[in-house]
Amino acid sequence: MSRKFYITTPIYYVNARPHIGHAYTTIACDTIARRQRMLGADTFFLTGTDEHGQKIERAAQAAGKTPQELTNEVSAAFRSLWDRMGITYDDYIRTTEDRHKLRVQELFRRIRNNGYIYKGTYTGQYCVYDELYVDAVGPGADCPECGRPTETVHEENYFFKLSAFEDKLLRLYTDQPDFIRPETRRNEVMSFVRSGLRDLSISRSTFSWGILVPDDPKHVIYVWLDALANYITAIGFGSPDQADQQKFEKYWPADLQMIGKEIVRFHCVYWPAFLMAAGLALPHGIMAHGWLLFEENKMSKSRGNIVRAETILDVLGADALRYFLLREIVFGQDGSFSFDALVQRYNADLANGLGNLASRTLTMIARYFRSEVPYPSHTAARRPADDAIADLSRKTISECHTLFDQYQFSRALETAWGLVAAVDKYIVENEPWALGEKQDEESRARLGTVLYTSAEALRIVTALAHPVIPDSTTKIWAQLGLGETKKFPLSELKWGQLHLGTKLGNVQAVFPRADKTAIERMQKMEERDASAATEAQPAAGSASGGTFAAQVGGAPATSARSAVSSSDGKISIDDFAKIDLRVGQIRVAERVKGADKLLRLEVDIGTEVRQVVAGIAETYEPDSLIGRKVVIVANLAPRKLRGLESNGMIVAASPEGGKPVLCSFLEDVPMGTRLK
RNA sequence: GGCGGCGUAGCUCAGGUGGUUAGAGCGACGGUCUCAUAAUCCGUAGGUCGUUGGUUCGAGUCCAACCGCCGCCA
Repeated sequence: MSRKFYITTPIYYVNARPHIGHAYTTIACDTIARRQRMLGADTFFLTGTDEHGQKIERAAQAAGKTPQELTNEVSAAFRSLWDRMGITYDDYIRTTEDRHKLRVQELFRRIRNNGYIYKGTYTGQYCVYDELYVDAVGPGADCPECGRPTETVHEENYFFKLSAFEDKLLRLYTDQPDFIRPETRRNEVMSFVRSGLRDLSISRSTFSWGILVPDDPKHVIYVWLDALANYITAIGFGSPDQADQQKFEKYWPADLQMIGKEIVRFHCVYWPAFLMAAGLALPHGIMAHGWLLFEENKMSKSRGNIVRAETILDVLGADALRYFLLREIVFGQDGSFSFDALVQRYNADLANGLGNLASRTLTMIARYFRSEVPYPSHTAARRPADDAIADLSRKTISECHTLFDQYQFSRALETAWGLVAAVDKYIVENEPWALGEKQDEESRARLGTVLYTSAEALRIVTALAHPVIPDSTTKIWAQLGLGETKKFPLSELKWGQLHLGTKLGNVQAVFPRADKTAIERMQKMEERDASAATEAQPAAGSASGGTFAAQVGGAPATSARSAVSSSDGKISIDDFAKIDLRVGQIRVAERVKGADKLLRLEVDIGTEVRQVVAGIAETYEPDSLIGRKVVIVANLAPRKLRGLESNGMIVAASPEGGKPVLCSFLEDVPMGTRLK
């Protein structure tokens, strides 16, 4: 019996189409799963979609679809992206599948029978967006989480006795320090639990798009209980079928559950409590990664700065995206994505680095040894430099294993690429092309040794990198004349396994250099997609997700989305005339609750008074702004920020990394004056 | 407000339990080879290690305060 390894991604909520943020999580898990398989583990890799809840119900209604139609579409979009990216998931669970629904009900029964569920009444505010009861605020208040209006509800609900698990959870975090990683997330969770746990409402009766509570069909089960349960329902928990039960016995508990940092509480507090209440084993570890930011800002649909994975796949391929995300970002921390950095990494590390090393090494073996791996001399023609490469290879193998085991992808890759650099240097110093000119025996032996050493190091880097860049490493292995990379037993990787006389395959560039147009092409594709999306669904805001950020006046982030009229970036006078810039006077200014950077302003532009939400709270005190004359973009489409409609945008200078400064006039100008 | 974290070269980051001239990669600049994907290789770039105090023979590395950024507080 081989060791098993069960790994899960979060199941993605179908309120948004997949983007590279989702891809990031999935790629990390796929890399881990591929590596575990190479290490010989009986690996099970689960992903899927989370499809219930009021938010989906309403989004479907707005789109004139049934919830099932909507979720079918979006779930399929996720699945086809994973397929296109070659994600090696073993099962794809959807929470609207019967197998899931029945087993969630079984879980509910189990917890209820164990005495951890009771019926009670809840009166208070509810945030539909977050699917959350917000106790801290009164009627009419906005959600402290997302700033959207809350609704007052009176509900008879089922409650989960979360309060009973306070001590057990704290003991868990203490006894098993690796249960939550990285440590900063663990600290947060511990302080949260220490501050006391209240019982959790785990049913809803105000909407119906969910799983019915067993024996009480007026209620549906809380979406988080529903969603979290996927990790066990997918592998057979609660199924009457014998084979399913065996599967569950075999794979549960999960070895690693990967999540994003925004859902830490659900996975590190509620989830283990649910499992304890049901008498089930707990996962070995939960790892929370950071957010993928787009040029400094959180990527989210409402900000209009989403980058689709497809764009990158089309231009550079899946391996480029995989390598970039895992090499560039310190796993666990937030990371920044930009097309610039992507192409930079691709060219430097993949094209110039690994790709070029493969190319030069293999080409020379083809030329000087008729495509057969030469014999490395152990005698007269051997030099210390050859052994140095062998030693470094051994060291690289062991360090890479350690770092990958700790999910330190960026450092693991950095280490592996250190070997690439060393071999490049070794080749230059030993000048195989010069040796190839000579026919004497000594030179011949030397040449064989140098090329063997290079090819063998190349093989080792390729094997180590395979879980990260599976497509290209498979090609390189084929060119090296080796078998299936993914079946190579990684734990047995060592120096000297490349056999004398191995016949090379056809040598071909694996990572063609990306030229300057690559960035442009990707940006154009994103723009086209953005405008298509806008036309298709003008009211996309309703169910959009994510954190609103401070933008002066709430304009969409400057990003790949900003439209450019002509190819050289210049606009005509007519284009400029479309922008209605006017002088206005601030009448009212106040802070927006729950937002550090936003002010709500009422601006008099002569003909009317506009409400504008502006991200200038860091620079200006509200009172200091009253009566001040400012420039406003008067014909900007209205946009909601923190639940407040913003009608226009205040013009400000926004220095890179600095705080915005309002545009103003030295002379007095009447309100309503147009700028042109 | 409470708790926690971060602030090191243009950029992204390393720098266990304090100890020689503070490191790497990328970018930039200059040079080199020619097997290779105008790739490789070599050299250069001198950053008050957020600020100010303190502990110490000696502090990015410990302590305090402050400034800035961020996360969690259902």
